[in-house]
Amino acid sequence: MQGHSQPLQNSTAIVANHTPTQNQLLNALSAEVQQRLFPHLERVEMPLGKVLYESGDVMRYVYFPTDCIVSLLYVMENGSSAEISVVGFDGLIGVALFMGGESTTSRAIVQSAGFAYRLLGQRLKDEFNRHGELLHLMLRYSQALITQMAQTAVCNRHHSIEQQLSRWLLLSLDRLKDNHLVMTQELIANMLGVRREGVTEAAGRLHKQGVIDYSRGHILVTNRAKLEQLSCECYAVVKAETDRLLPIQARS
Amino acid sequence: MQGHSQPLQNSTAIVANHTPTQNQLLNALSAEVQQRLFPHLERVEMPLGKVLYESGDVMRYVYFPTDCIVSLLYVMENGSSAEISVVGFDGLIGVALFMGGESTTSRAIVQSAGFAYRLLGQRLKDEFNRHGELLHLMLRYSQALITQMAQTAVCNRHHSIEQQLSRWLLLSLDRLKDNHLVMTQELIANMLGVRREGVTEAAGRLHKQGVIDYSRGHILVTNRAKLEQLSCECYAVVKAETDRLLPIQARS
DNA sequence: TTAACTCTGTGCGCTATCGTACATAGCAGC
DNA sequence: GCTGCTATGTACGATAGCGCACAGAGTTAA
Repeated sequence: MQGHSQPLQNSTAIVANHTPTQNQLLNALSAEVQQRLFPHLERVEMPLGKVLYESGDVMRYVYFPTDCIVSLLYVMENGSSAEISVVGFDGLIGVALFMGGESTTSRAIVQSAGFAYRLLGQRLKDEFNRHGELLHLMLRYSQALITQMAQTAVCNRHHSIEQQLSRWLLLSLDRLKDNHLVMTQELIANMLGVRREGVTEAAGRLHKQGVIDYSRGHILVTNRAKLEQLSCECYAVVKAETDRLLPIQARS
Repeated sequence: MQGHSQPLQNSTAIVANHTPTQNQLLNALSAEVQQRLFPHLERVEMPLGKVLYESGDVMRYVYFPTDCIVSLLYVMENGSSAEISVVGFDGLIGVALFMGGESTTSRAIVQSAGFAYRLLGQRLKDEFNRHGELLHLMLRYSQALITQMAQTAVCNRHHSIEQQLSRWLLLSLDRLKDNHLVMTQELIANMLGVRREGVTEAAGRLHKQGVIDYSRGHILVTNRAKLEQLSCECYAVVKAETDRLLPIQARS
């Protein structure tokens, strides 16, 4: 294989007629909205490896790629990582801006060099902020849900069944009134996407460590603090982000 | 462990003063919006195992749980599954309704029995539909992104490195102009959250099967059709859903 | 040309998880 | 109390992926 010394040089031919409509989302807008929005777009270069934002950063811009690819990457505490999503000319980077969360728990990094148009986040928000309270609440919740999904993906990749079971128990507990769950190991296995036997073993270990009691479809968490220790970071990340996005009064 | 013969019986004590505000999202709304919305809410029982919607179903209602838990579950072609997300009194089921997609690729199933309030989807949409075209486009894109994340989670759980590499190559290819990627195996490994050696081995197998050529940071896909065969269902699912949600003209 | 560096290939022992099979234990209904 | 069903426990070989170590191949710079 040869002849790829300058793989992106063909893009120079395209530069001449670069236009925002090379991004599918921008292209899908009506002429009216395009006329209102396009004057505020700024064409920017997207070199390989450029970080658009880090986990927790408040975003200033949304980016509409034309011929680059950007990865949404989750980086764990120990440094290992997993890609959550890929964005190209078909999408945009920065949904958190109009979702209302302002930041996310992932990093956005350019995976294939090229160009994009960026738009000051405030412009986009201005476009939305006329709208109702209900909408904004729903959007913020959606972002929390997205965070949970992203973390599930990471957890599936990197953590042991015991850690995932701990995370799962905590997530369920947070949505119940007491420390008692009605749930068979078989069903938990379906949820986690693992064998039932794997759950049996992990539950046995949690029991030996004095964290849970259980019997035929009933699970009682007896030491929640320790369960949180045994869980991976995923639980805490999701909880913190959910609390940030939806700072509602404490659970009753 | 005993004394759990009727685990949910304590909820009977709560039934007396059931109110929509037991759901955090509904509770977070202003009195004004609550007054407009609450008359349309209908309290419904959520028995264990009840399926609120299947993958692809058009949703009629959004559900606001008060004391039940609902799992968003992705079911694969071979029947195995993985939970994508959990929803309780902190959230709602049916974001696709206001996202604009009407349906999702996951199943919603009651994991812990209880109650919820439901709202006819059209009511919610009426509340949103006054708003702009840009908003709706952004929301639909967000749903496509959510689909991709959910599928990443499933893929991480169930599929081999070779399948995931195939999926990843296809996702990248769709966002480029030719069949040529500039990407080291090391970086791909970071993206997939696996060892670099694992990528080397999988890439070697793809090469032996005549699907790709590669050399030091360059990958050329020579047989895309076969690559799609070798990929897991995840690629096709994401592509189909993205095309459904954002039916924009074919890539140039 | 040589040196330094980066990327890729390969081997090896280790571990978690899988697939399968079967044994036991708790609960429900007759 | 017996029967049958469902949930849980356990064992065992197979395997995918890991961590590590190092070799070779390609690329860049001196």
